[in-house]
Amino acid sequence: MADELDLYPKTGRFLEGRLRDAMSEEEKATVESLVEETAEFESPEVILERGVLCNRSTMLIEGFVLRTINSGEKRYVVGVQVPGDFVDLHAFALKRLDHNLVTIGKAKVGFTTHDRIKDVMSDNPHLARLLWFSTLLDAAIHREWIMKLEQLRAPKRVAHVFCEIWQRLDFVGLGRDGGIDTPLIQQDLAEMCGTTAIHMNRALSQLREEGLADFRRGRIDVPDRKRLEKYATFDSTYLYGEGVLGMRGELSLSTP
Amino acid sequence: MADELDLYPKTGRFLEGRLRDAMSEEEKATVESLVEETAEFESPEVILERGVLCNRSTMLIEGFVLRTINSGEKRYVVGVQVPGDFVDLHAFALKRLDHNLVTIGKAKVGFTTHDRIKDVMSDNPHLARLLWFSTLLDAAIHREWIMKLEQLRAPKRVAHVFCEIWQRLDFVGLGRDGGIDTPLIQQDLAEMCGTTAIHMNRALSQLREEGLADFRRGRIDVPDRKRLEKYATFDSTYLYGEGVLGMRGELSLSTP
DNA sequence: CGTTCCCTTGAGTAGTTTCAATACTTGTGG
DNA sequence: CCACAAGTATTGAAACTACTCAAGGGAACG
Repeated sequence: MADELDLYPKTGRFLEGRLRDAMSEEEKATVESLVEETAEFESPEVILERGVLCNRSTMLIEGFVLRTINSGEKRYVVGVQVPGDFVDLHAFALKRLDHNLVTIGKAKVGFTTHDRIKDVMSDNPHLARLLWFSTLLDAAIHREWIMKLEQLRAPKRVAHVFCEIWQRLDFVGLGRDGGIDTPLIQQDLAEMCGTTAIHMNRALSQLREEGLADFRRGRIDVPDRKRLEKYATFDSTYLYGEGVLGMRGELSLSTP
Repeated sequence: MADELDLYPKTGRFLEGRLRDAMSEEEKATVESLVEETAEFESPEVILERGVLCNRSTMLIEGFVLRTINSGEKRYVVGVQVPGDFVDLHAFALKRLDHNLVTIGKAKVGFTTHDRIKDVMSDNPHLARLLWFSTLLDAAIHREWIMKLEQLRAPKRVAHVFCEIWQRLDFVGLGRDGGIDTPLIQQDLAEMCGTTAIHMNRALSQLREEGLADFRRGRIDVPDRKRLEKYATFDSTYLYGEGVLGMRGELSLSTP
């Protein structure tokens, strides 16, 4: 993992833990070369706004990004992205997004033009398929969010969010024993779970009282991960991690 | 529209109202040729089950299909598809789906092998991009569902579902004045909106009392469409209809 | 003409929102 | 170093929304 970041400092986390092994070194180099310019953000800033025409896409290198939609004075979070995510690759085909991309906390991103992606589409169908795959991962996560919003109440919803982010950070080597560190605040969690910040606070208190998870200003400590996952009915298959759905055998070209 | 179905009986509705105009006649013919075998279903049947390895994709020709996820004895609906939708095109890149595809009512579908799609990926980058686009439409719809689950209560949720399905049926020429006809039952609507069937029934009663929409065994009558859309805070831009986000000018190759 | 599926209604309980008020934390300037 | 401000987190009480359990009504199909 450290090797990947040495070799590919800007895109070394892309699809790590998922289908990165299906990429040849040449393809990894191609992806790395796609990202020309980088930018760093402090505190909440809008990377890309809903409806704005756009001809480049963004690789998240460090930090967190939220997908948000505003409606009637309020903001709703419809997705969260972690390092290694090609956060608006779908803008290549959509041209204008239906949602906003906003950073929270410090973040570092890289940009690539759609012209360069277009070249990849023409020259390397295998890599094109992997790029497509990465956008479909987001869709799979969206579906799980829908399901969990339908199924769970606030305490389990936020517990599920914790489990998902932890697993995704694990994929890219950013996990930590006993929990995770995020730039999230309770208001963000509320907007992800479709509740008010006040109710989210009570939900978090409940998780704390029951010894499931302790959220304190972005730092999430979990005494017993398995227990939290069971509580949240978290099943990671929808994240298409290596081996989970037999993905590795399907698209893999080379073994590490 | 009728012309499209005469020329392309199995895929004439694909991307109709969205980017179908961006396809050349040759590309439309290519898509039509992708679908070799067709099948018809009566009443609820599973087209594709979560986790099952699969090497073909499904075009919905007639009828409705639900995307469902089962968890703890219950079923949750995370998406609905209408004629013209390439319902599991994403299985081409994912290989196994994270959800089930089930028909409701009568449905007719066409199948295409992933080998054939692979050829398109290599031979026609422009068409590949349109196929990609169509899977991203689903993701955009997922995001709107998340947002509406977070934002709205049961009566407005189901009103929003009505508005969306109506708009999507309009795209493919299946709208009707004063409402729509679907094979949906109240239980399905409940599973889409994350409520119980009993509560959905009360929500529907409320819409009926307020003269917003009258749901009766799949038939939905709406006295005033604009009023319903306003009530549900329905904004169709996320469906990427022609012209709405200036799509037509962006990817279009020919004008009709 | 009865079974089955679908829809409807009532009453009590649990979960969530709103409004209002109070603390804690962090960073900034005096 | 302290005081203050801004952002973040916490608590209480009343009103609303949704769920569960239980029972009954209606339409379609054989």
